[in-house]
Formats: sequence, C-alpha cells, structure tokens
Amino acid sequence: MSTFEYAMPDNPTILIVDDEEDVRELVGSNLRRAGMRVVEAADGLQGILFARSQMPNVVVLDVMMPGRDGLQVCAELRADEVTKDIPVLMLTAKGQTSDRIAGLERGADDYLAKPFSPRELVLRVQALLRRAIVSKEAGALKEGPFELDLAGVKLTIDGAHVDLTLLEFKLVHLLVSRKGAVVDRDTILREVWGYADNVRTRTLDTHVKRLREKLGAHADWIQTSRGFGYVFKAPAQA
Amino acid sequence: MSTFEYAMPDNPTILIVDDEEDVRELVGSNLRRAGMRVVEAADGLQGILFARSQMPNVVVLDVMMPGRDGLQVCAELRADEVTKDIPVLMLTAKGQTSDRIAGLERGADDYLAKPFSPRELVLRVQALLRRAIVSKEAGALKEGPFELDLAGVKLTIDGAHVDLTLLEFKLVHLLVSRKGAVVDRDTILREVWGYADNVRTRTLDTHVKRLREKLGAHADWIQTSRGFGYVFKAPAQA
DNA sequence: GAGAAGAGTGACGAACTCGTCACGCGCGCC
DNA sequence: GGCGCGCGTGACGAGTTCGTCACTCTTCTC
Repeated sequence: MSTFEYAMPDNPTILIVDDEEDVRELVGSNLRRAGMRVVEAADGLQGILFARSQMPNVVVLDVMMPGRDGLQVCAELRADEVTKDIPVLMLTAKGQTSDRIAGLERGADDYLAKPFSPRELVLRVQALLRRAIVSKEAGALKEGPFELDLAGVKLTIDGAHVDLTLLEFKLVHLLVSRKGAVVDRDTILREVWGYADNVRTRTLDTHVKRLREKLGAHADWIQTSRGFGYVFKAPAQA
Repeated sequence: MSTFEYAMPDNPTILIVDDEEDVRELVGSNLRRAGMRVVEAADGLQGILFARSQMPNVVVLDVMMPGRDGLQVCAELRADEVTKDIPVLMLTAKGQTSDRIAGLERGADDYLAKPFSPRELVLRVQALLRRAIVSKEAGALKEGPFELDLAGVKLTIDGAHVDLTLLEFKLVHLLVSRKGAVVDRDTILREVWGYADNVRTRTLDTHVKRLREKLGAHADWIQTSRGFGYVFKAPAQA
C-alpha cells in the first residue's frame, strides 16, 4: 500500500506564533524543508498583525505565551472578518483534554501536544492545506474531461469550449456536481427550473437531448436511469 | 471571553465505521445530540459502500477492524473520485505517534485516541464541518445588500431575488467582485463579452441601463466613471 | 409476445435576449 | 457660454432560447 499523495499549493505561507525561539526554529526549519514559506512572530500581538498583513495559509499557534495567549489570539483571529477563515493548529504542553476543548471551542482546527514529532507536525499542516485546496477549487469543477468554470458560466471538454445556454449550464452543473449519483427528475426540475414536485413536463427530456447534442462524442457521460432521472458518469467500456 | 460560535450545516450526515457496537452507540448518540444525522457501518467494506451512496459530510473511522482496517478504508476513499474529498476523522487505541502518522499519510484529516471525551469528539467533527462550510461559501459573493450565488447564477438584494439575464449576471458579478475599483470599458467588454480591445460599441451602455432598471432602488450602486468605465460602490449619503 | 409507460426526437412558435441606431442629456474643456 | 464628446434612453428587429406537441423508439412487466 503506497503512501497517499496530495498536491500542495505553491510555496504556502505558514505563520508560527511562539515566544520560544527554539520552538520557532524547530518548527520553522521542518516546514521550510517541506517546501513551505515560514513567517515567525514572537508574541501574540505580533502574530495577529502578521496574520492580517501576510494572510498566511495556516497559523501554527502556541497556547502558553506571556501577554496575549494562544486562546486569545485564536479568538481574535476568528472575530476578524479578514482572518476568520485561516486554519489554526495549536501547540500546547502535554495538556489535558480540557485544554484542547477550550481551543477547539475558540475556533482552532487542530491540536498538537509538545513534545511532538516534526513529521507529524508537517503532516498536520499539510492536512490543513489540503482543506484549503478543496476550498479554493469550489469555484471550479473538474470531472473526467469536463471542466466547469462557475464564475464564467463556461464548460470546456478536453480543453475545448462548449457553448451552452444558461439552462444547459445549470443542468450539466447539477449532474456533474453529483457525479456517479442518479439525480431524480423532480430534483432536477426543482433545482434547475424552480418547479414544484410532481410537475408533468417533457421539457427536461428536450433539454437533455439538446445538451447531449452539444456534448458530441461525450454525450454518453449523461446517462438515463429509466423511471428515476439522469446520472453523470464515465461511459462503460466496450 | 465568550466561546467561539460557528453556524453548522443543516442536519449534516456523519458516517461512523466501527466493528464495535458500543463505540458506534457512544459516538452516534453524542453526535445526534449535537444535531447531526448519523449513519453506522459495522465494517470497512460497508463503510465504503455507505460513503459512496450517502455522501456523508464527515466519516468517523476506527483503525482497528477485522477485514479491511481503517487505514485501508481511508486509502480507498481517497482513491475514489466520488469520495476523495470527504473529511475523515480516525479513532485509534492509545497508539503511538507512528500510527497517527500512517493515517495522516493516507489522507486522514484528524485523529482521536480512545478513550476520548465525547465533547472533544463532537468539537473535532464540528471543526471538520466548518472547513466544509468555508468550502461551500466560496461559490457566493456578498457586498452590501447584494448577494451573488455563482453556482445558481442568482442575485438577491436584501433577500429579494432579482431576475437577471446571463449577461446581466456576468456584468454585475464582475463589478461586485471588484467592489470599489473602477473597471474600465475595455476590461468589461473583454471579460463579459469576450471582445478585443478598442471595440466601438454602445451595447455596454444599454446593458448597464437595463441592469440599473432591474436593480430598482439600488441602481445607484453602479456608478459611472466618465471616460473610464463603471464602479460598484455604496452610494454617497445625501 | 403484447401492451403500457417512459424517454428520445423533430418541429413549431411565443417569448426573451441582445446589439444597434438615433436622439437627447450631461459633463468638461476652452 | 458654447461646443464637443461621452453617456443615457427608447425603440426596433434579428437571432436565440425555451416549452410544448405529437410521433417514434425502448424498456419493463405480465
């Protein structure tokens, strides 16, 4: 069984907030070795300022700090519209469950107790980065040869633009976003056309036909589930 | 300092995969009490089947199971296009760092060692759900009274739906996404209409007029910068 | 195999979308 | 203040989109 591999963002920025220089150095060098750009803040206030100005991809945040502690910093990041969505991984002494709960309640995404394996730290940061990737891709959808650009209301298949009407785009978007699952007729009519349930109409059939015509050789990615609805999935092999 | 609060998705679905019925019951009752819908699978294979058919919001997955263990299940979920993005939280016996590392390497998002606090479990599931919320919101844009749903190609103003043509939607989307910045005519024509630079046309003027008509009382959010283009910004006060 | 039901298909026409034109209004410069 | 230019406006018409209809084909059940 091979190790799972995700693509990483190019040179992600990680902000380390810890008053202990040796911890910053340990964490920093390991993250740099893993291909990340590291910014260091020596206290909570500096951490908040850097989070706002640098917009890092992940914040690694020590709980025990003089002045503003990690719990306070996390709460402030979450309360600020600019930084509220930045993933936060908290470092703590070999603390109790109650400490971890306090952090999670303040919006932390993950927790790691000192002393920790540098390898585990890197992997946890990478797991948080993966979630950010999924988030970034929400404005686009790629399945098989199909690529939907939601902002531009554009479909391309194997790199070639396919000219769709708005209704056709909504239809293929619904089916692609539920790839592999049969979407029943009432659901399609409700979500694409805004119809109530149990409406008798042939317009869906007509639009599926028109969409398939435009998909050309890839028409068979949209398959009929008789008596139920339609499903977007790869054609069976010959 | 008050506890941080995030909105939760309506009735999220959590899939629990564990061969021990008492663990499934403990985890399940706590998640249900927290407002979540719970699906249970008694072994790895059933877990994979349910993940595909139910598309849960989070999978809670035990490592130690006869037959297909949690590491294998996680790897298979990640290898499958349909389930690859579902967040996975792994449960293990009081294991070593090396076990956690193996799970993270196979694509798990989080880890919790038995015995665990039910409160901590709920919070960690909620943290994973929050990440899913951020992901869902990437397809929306909100500025002042304007809300654009990119996936649905829908504009609402102060909660009221505004019926736009595709071109009008693209136009308002471009302006809103650059809120406060003047977008010059050539840029608008290029990005919305696909025209080359220096095209002489009045169609933009006409469409801005039509869009303003549809915006009614909010027409003055779209302002003319004479000789340059248009800008989306809050109207000056009287 | 027969019949019923569901989906595919081609064609029609109403409604909508979009670009252009010509006139009028407003702004900025001399 | 006058003039020129840019933008607003109403109207027109070509082209497109969309829903419906009727016929045909396919699938499923008895």
